[in-house]
Amino acid sequence: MSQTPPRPVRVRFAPSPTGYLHIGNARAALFNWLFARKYKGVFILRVEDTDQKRYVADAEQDCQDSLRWLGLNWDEGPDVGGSYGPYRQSERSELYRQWAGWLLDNGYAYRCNCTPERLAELRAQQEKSGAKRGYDRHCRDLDLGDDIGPHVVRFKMPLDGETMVDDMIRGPIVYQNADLEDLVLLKSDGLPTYHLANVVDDHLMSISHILRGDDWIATAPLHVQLYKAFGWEMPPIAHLPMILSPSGKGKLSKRDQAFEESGVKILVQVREYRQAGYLPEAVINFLTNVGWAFGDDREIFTPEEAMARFEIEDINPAGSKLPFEKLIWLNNQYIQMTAPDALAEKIKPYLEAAGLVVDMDKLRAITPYIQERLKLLSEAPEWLAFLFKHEITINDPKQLLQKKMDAESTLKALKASYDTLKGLDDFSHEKQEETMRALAVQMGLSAGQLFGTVRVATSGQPVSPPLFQSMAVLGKDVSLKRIQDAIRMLEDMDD
RNA sequence: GCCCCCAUCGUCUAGAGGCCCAGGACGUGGCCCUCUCAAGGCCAAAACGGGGGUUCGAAUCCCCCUGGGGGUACCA
Repeated sequence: MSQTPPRPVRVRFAPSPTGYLHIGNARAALFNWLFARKYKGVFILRVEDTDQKRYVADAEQDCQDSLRWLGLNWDEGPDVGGSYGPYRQSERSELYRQWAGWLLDNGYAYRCNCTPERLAELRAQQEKSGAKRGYDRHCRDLDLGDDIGPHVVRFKMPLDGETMVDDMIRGPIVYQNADLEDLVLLKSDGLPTYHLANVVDDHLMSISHILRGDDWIATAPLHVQLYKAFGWEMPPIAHLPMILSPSGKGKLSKRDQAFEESGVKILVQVREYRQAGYLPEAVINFLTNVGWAFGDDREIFTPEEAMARFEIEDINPAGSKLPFEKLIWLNNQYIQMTAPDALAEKIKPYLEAAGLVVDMDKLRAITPYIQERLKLLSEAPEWLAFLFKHEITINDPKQLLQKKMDAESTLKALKASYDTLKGLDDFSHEKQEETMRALAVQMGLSAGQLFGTVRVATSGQPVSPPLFQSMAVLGKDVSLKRIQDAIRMLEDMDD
């Protein structure tokens, strides 16, 4: 248990709109959000759109949609405003130019007009000769004059001494300044790199704690030095562990789209989880337990319960692969916990997407019986299409045959079922089951044999929701008609 | 190559010197239940990467090695 932070908590999630919201970024957002909510702080969405080359037009919208879907609402951001705006870096470029100028004026940075060609050549040489890589500081002490053409602004990294990054999760990390580089702060297009923008914004927006991806750890000393140069106090910082690819090769964020790995679908974008039929509550619960653990041996909990226990210091520094099989299990658990009528509403769009015309009364009636069977909402059509289609098709009459049964005995069973069911005034599943069980006994068939063939006859599938509940929803007329059709089919086959 | 981070069952994790011949969950196997498929119940197999220290005592602390990961861009 750690103490309440000394100052008002203001944390930010700062995605770059270069692609749709990535599940790894979503987890970073989640941890920030959990922390902000726990301490009654402010959760800020800041769009880091300073990379014009990789900009994707609808990425920002997708990011917002995905965060909202997950329930990670922000208090300040490009759409909702706030008193520290603007929240889109492209709208703050004048600010970065000013602060870059300040660094220049005060001797903390320098202009560099090395061409991309020279830089590429330099790199090639370094690689060939095995020398240390990175910019050779060619322009650092040059007097370039006023008219130097396209140029960047680089940070003047101290040449000796050391820089310490005090990570909340890992403790102090010490770098030798001699190993560090003079990285670019302002690009030749006048826009800042992450390094400059991030430090300027975090300070100007009064960010109290920085929670960001592990991949920033290597450039953290630059950020420390920038704060120092500006004379600003650096907020406590924590680097969140990476989400690794299940293939065991690299970080997951190198992949930008769903792929399959030994039979398991690996989803990468948050929107893919939504499409696949995961419940946002399940995804949140799942993500919370990767890199951090609820403790108490509990696997299922609400965000509020997680907040009560969440501490940055408890985050596991090791990277992890997403345990997808656990997510599927969790999703089913959440589906089971959902109130049936509410679940029916959630299922509906997936049925419609499959081209079915949904009768809500039927759907509500059957939902309680597929709840424990449904792993993903997107599987609903497989389970329920037969209820909403006028016609079902049985491709091969042999599918009607159950184990140890031939066409003749199946025909007999179907005819007897037909007569039995037809005689029922009460078509409730209880009544059906009672009489059909008696019929099975009477015919010397197992329940599995008799019910199985009726199942295929009425649903067209060997696997379906419970038979009598299904027929009750289907209605007596339709059920009987389908059995009748199956009987004809068998008779035709039997020539 | 150089710098940095990390290391408990297949996977996600609990464990902050004795409570651990290491606990939970998913997955896997078996049994039970059962109209199919599920769900549910019970049981089982399954891990402290290796080597040195420190200590009465190490999964827990230190060092080395190995392995994995990140960075090395006018991308974030």
